[in-house]
Formats: sequence, C-alpha cells, structure tokens
Amino acid sequence: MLSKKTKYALHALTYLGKHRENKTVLIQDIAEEHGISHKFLENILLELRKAGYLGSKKGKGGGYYLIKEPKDIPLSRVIRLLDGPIALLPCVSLNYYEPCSECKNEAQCGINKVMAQVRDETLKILENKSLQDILDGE
Amino acid sequence: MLSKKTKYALHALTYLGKHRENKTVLIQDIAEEHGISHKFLENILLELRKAGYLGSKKGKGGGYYLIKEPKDIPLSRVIRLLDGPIALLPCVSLNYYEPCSECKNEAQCGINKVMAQVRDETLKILENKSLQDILDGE
DNA sequence: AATAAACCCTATAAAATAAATAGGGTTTAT
DNA sequence: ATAAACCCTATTTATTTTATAGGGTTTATT
Repeated sequence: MLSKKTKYALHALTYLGKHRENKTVLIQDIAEEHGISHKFLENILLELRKAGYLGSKKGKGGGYYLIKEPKDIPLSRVIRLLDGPIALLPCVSLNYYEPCSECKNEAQCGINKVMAQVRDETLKILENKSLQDILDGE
Repeated sequence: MLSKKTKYALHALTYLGKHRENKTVLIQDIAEEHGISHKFLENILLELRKAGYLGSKKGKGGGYYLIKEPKDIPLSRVIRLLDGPIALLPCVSLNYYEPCSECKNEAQCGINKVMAQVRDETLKILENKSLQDILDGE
C-alpha cells in the first residue's frame, strides 16, 4: 500500500493540475480541500518542488504551481520519490538496491529472479500511467 | 515492499518445494538455512498451514510438508495472506476495502479510478506467477 | 519602511506497524 | 516414560510512518 505521504502528494498534484489557470495555489487550499494537516502537506510539496515537478513563489500572493505537463509525471516517479522502491524486494530494486540478509546466493535465488520479472512488469504499468490519467478520470 | 514475514514465507515454501521427496521438513532446518528466528518462522508456517498450503505432522519425526502443487500457489495468495492488500490504496482493495479519509467523493476520484486499473494489471502479474516459477529459477 | 502573508527548513514527538521473543501446551514415535 | 516435534497466545522491542513544533526567509502591499 502507498503511504499517506504519497496519497497526499497525488491529491495535491491532482488539485494543482485542475487549477493550472491560476498562477499559484495555496498550501492551505489543498490542505482544507482534503482535510490534511497543513504542515505535513507543506513537507510533501517541498519534496515535489525539489524533485522538479512544482514551482513556487514566495511572499504574499505566492503559492505552488505545476511546472511539468501532467502527462510527463508518471506514477512511478511520484511513488519512488515519496515511498521509495517499487520493487517488492530490496534485492531487485533498481533505485534502492540492498541485498537480502536471509539470501545465501542471490545469483541462484528463484525468488530473486521471479521478483525481478514482477518488478519489470509492474514498472511498465506505473510508467505508463501519469497525472494526466488521473485528471482524465475526474 | 514485502514484509519479512512474506519473504520468509516464500523462502520456506521454496525450501519445502525443493524437499518434497522427504515426508516432512523441520522448522529448524528452514530457519537455519536462512538464518531466521525459529519462533518467528513457526508463526509463519502456522499461518500457511491454516491457509491450506501446508500440512504438518506432530510428535517426534514430525514436521511440515507441501500439500498443494507449487503451480497452484500463486504469489498473489501468499502476499495477501501474510502482507495484506495488493492494491496500492485501501479504496480499491478487493479483499481489504476501506474508504480513504481524505477523499470526498470516491465515485469521481481520478486517483481511485487509475489505482483500480493498476490493481487489475498488478493482479494479473501476481496471479500468473507461482511457487513453481520460483522453483524453476533455483 | 513596515507589515503581513506566503513558502522554506530542521528537528522532534507521537502513533502505528512490523519483527521478534517468551513461555508454555499438545501430540506422537520411540 | 520420554523426548522431539508442532501448536497457541500474549507480550515486548524495534522500526517506520505520521504529525507537530518552532522558527526563518522572501516579497507584495500599504
């Protein structure tokens, strides 16, 4: 399951995607819309900005706005950013690899091989769904 | 990511699958092979037995054994049993449904719709991979 | 120039979950 | 009779997630 962090990030991106005509959107507006803690959401938006999905404007009248096209924000990226690995095991993660302590020989581990296949197929799904698909469903 | 519980379960099933000629296998043997706590593994094997994948024999000379064909033990079942939902959000889980608190209207939530698609496609993958596939890779 | 409203940043606390341990009880081959 | 094995529930510990705290910095407006 996705963490609340990732879920909130998706809600925030969706909200920003739906309000692109506005120059900026306030954290407060998104937080109120979904009943999320202002401060918690603030941290999430900060991460999204650092990752290059959002821009922000400081000072009075400031706020956040999308700087990428919704079709260029795949779910895989958002999930990796907020939740970490998409792979089901650390030993098959492309971006967060770690060996499994209980595994004696990764090279001949059947679980490793199958999970690498699962990872590849799962990635195909998550790379092909973007914020645009979410917006299309609203 | 899968919990250690699920990972250990997969290792145990794999071990049992590789030793089907023996009548029974000791918890201890599996635990030692993978450096897992005996007691922790015991709980996991118990769950697998209750779920109908394993049989056991009490008393001296007892132990555990597979009672299903490896091809009839899909990853999806093992994961659901030990880890819970496969869906990325509670609001699209087939077996563990719960509404999302931050979602005002599930029926017109784009995240919900996309995640339901992701769930369907992910399930296809995990239902089509079984213990047999793991054994084939060893 | 002062002010208020907004984002920016780090650290800490609280809550929930996962992982492991404890301590016996029951069954059965020898 | 006994030892070796599974069976069961509860508790503790560790880790991760979630949330909060407390200010700092920037900038439009007055």
